Amino acid sequence: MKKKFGIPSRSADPYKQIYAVVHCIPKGRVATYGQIAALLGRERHARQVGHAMSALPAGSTVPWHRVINAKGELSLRDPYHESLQQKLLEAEGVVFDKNGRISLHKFRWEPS
DNA sequence: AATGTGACCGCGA
DNA sequence: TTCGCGGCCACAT
Repeated sequence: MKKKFGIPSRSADPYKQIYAVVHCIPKGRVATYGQIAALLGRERHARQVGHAMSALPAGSTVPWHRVINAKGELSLRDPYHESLQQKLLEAEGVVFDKNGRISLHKFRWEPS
């Protein structure tokens, strides 16, 4: 076989890993980009997670709205999506404080 | 191929 | 507490 079946991880595969982790976030809980990256062994590659979310198709089953930044705030580029994210989180019981921040101390997902 | 930007994070002032 | 800077990697042009 000329083609090696051992495809290098970079391509669409790592994104699947990210999506898998995000999909594991329980309802009513949130996780940070860095946290997800850390679960994949890429603690300093939080940005990659953000790009993965950005590349997420509209009809995806991945609960991308449960992913926030380390400050407990929404960091989306598009205000429309940001608003939608807040709405979805509130619908799951996540509470935003007056500054629009989430209490990570309470809602942070703790993987075992 | 090189450069710039990005749904970020951590630290220092 | 907030603001600024550097660092890490992937993607788009």
